[in-house]
Amino acid sequence: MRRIAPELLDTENEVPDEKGLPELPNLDKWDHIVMRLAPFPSGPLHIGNARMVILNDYYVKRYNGELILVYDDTIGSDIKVVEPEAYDLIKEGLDYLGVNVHKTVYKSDRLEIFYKYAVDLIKRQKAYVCDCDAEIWRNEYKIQKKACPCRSLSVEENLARWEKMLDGTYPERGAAVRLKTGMDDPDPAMRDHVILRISESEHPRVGSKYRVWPLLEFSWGIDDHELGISHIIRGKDLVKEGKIEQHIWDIYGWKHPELIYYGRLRFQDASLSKSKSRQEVKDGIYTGWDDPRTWSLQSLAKRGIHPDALRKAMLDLGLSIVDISISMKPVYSENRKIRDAESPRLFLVFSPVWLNINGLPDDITKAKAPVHPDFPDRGVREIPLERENGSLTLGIPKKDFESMGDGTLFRMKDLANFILHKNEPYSAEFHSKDVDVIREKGGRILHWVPHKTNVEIEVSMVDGSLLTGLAEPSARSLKVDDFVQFERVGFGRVYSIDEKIKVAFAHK
RNA sequence: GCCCCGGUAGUGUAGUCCGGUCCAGCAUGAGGGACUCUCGAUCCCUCGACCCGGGUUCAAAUCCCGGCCGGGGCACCA
Repeated sequence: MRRIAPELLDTENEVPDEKGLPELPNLDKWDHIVMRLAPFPSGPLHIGNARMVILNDYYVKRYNGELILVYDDTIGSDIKVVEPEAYDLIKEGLDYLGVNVHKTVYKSDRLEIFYKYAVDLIKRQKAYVCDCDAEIWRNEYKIQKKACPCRSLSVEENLARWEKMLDGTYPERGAAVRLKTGMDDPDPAMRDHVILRISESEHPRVGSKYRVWPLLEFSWGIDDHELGISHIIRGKDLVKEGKIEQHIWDIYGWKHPELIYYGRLRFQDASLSKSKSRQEVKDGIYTGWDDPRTWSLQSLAKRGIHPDALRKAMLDLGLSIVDISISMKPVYSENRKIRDAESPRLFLVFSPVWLNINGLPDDITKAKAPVHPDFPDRGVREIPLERENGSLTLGIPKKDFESMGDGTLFRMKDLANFILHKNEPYSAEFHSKDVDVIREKGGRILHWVPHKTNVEIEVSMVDGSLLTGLAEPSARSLKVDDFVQFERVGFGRVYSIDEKIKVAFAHK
């Protein structure tokens, strides 16, 4: 073999790994790869969060590691509120994406751990309880790089204050624990950050059991170690938090998990706002958390966006820390690649213009169109041409009707060629049967729908609007979850069939 | 004001760490064509980029300096 055709061996050797993404750093430092997904449960995962999820899941699978789902459900703030239903919605999104979670952890179950470390840090004089007013602290101390009086308090006094935080002596905002990262740090963002504070808000899972809650940088400084996380892939909005985490790891001499940041994702053709979505869902303006305008994973699933299409598109973005502005088009392109072959074709006409058909030979009683043009063996759809009171009426899209002049030759696909007559009542005069005529003379080929036997279909568009279209009779055999292509219109998924067939539009 | 990060075709990405094989690869997009009874799919062609200026070097997208531009942080949010 090597002697006869060595070039074959060579190409074989060069093909192997098409891994688009780089290796994770410092793999040799870790016995096994442990990563985590840390969503804040304020709503379902949307397409913007998909990057975080897919990246982590990808690497865990690549290295046969472990993936921990950590609901980052600390108390949040007035604007960032834990939404009870979000826990399940998030899980649902992960299932859709095919993410395999090995363990699930709730931050809100771990307060005692954080308390233990808080006390320890106070005892080590690495943290202190500060009762300064936040604004005063910022202006008088942080900006001036000066230590506030609380910073030099004794361990005993700090511990006493800590107890007062826990027992309710201090009101909300009355005191907070600060980590001594250094008041002289050149970066103002790094000066003695608050790591625990008081909140009396009710928590959906643990109620009012706790009134002192950790901040993200502290809870993760502890938990990334406690949970044995080896690699952290997160948005670059968290780099400051990463630095504070490292500070904590150094206090305890813990091994540093590898930190990898990716840039912010903006969508050119979608505006993402979880808080706006929540409002609109609550107000009933959106149909629910699967409304296309939420861009939730649920909404993509409803539209028949295959998870692999999303996954591919997200992985193609790589791991760059640069902020990027992307389009949904690559996702749609991938989805088409995956689903085109399976999608049966149908005619669907929005706002039809009805034409009286004249001169069609009587022996033409039905049209036959392929279920899928690339797979003739899947058979044909039959569209019966039933006369009403002796005359036949067919509908064509208004858009096409309006853009064609009187006397235009056109073809109704899989039926015949006609001359358009635009004087009322609108009609079409049979011209010829053969498609080659159109090919020779030019003229557009339209989809169309019969007046008598059509099927009403409600299509929910990406912008939230609902359009009613009329489809050919074979639409009656559609089932929920079918992904179809309406010729010249676009792809969509049947999501419900009751009195109406309902389709969520996916893309062109 | 102070800190940090980054700038490759319209968009996204590979290459940048360890300078040459990069007159820069890929995807998507756009334009054109072939084929197809869809505005889908498939096939072919074309368009189009290393932020700027210096420096180092035989050689720089890759290293150094300066500038410009962009993003982010400076919350008792995540």
